[in-house]
Amino acid sequence: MAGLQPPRGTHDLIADTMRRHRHVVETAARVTGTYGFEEWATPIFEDTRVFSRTLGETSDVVSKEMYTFEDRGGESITLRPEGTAAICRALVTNGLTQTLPQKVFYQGPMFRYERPQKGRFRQFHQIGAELIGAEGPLRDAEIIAMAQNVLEALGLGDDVVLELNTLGDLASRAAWREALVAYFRDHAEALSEESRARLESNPLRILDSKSEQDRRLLDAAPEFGNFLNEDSRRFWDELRHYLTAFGVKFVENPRIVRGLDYYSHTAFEFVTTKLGAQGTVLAGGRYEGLIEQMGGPAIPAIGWAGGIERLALLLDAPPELPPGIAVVPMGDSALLQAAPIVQSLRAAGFRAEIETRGNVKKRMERVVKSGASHAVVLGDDELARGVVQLRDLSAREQREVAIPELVQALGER
RNA sequence: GCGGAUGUAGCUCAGUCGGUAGAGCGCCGGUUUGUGGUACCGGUUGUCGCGGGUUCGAUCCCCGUCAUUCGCCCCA
Repeated sequence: MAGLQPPRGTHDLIADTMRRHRHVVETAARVTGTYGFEEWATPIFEDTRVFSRTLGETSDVVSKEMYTFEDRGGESITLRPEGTAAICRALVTNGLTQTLPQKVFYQGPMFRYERPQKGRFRQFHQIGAELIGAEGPLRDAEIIAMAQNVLEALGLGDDVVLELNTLGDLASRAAWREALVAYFRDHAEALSEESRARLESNPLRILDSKSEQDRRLLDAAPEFGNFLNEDSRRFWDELRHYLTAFGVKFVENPRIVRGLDYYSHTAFEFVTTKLGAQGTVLAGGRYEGLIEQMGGPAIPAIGWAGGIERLALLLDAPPELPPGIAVVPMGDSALLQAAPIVQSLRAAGFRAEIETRGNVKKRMERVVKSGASHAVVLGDDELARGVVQLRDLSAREQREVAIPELVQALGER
């Protein structure tokens, strides 16, 4: 089996890595629970149309990053590249469009065929939340506050900054887009090669360009603020007021543009400078047409997703395991006696293990290294008298305890 | 998909101006199978990422490939 490796961009989650991962998930589930959210799990693969229709044919995710294959029945199947579209599909499939709002938390693997880097993988994991049936900007602000709470609960409140933008409604954005394309067309020779290609596929992306020459053009480009219609402007103003009411600090960043087509109005990212080029740790926005595209009614929604690997990388120390109890039998007859003793400890809810290898000194060394809080030492003398030595490993104190009283004695510590 | 760097024991790394490898840590055992992480003694570990080429001979040079990593694109 030598030489076998996990596929490129995938990784095993083991021991403290898994503990970090689970800590992120459990924290997010707990915090979103305080907002009334409940976890859903949808399949990790879906009919390809769930994604291709909704994310935008020209988005990078759809055009070059999807794991798509034909199954044995000839259906086109795609490993989910993100969670929102699948949650909306599930909402419609399960007839939940009549019982709104739905407050959904989800977590699990996502798949994108990308070049891996630190904090970027082909199979990665996300936590996410969707509030489906979000009547107005109050809800957007609340859901962003919830994201902020999750990050704070993970101890990352000081590591991230919330960047906020509005994409306006469809009419505003269409008008602006038209003006923008016209402007860039006039200056096409001055654009970078990449941005010239984006002019056709995804012109809003040019705003995000890191190229010097593009930046110079951007100063004189049509500003979105001038294209916001009255409804969009009001939404944007109210959003910012509500965010302040929820105690959320933010920085306005007009260059935040979502890569996926379904967003409108609110767009936001929590970013960090600690992960190199992968600075976005959690991001989301409002979407108003997606559920209709899935065959349901037009229902506005707001949601976000966070990268578990990226969040886990930012945690300073992995959460620790609770200390256990080590049962250390000495001699063969003690080994037999150790079985019912260790079982009684487990039945009482303790993490308990039998340590049998090596001489007594080695056993004790291993027990201490394992992080156990107590050792239960069983020798022939004691067993003959129905007692064990209960040793508190941090206090280095030992006392004799009758076997039936062991669980109670440990409970007292 | 594009460009750069890296790849030697479980981990961190050294090394050979080309003669098939080493140190620390870890791990295992011992120092009277009845007691503690720091002591002492001993031991273990490698297709030197993989494939091919040059060479009497390659871990070292060349090519390819895979993986990791940094940046671009894009994104969580």
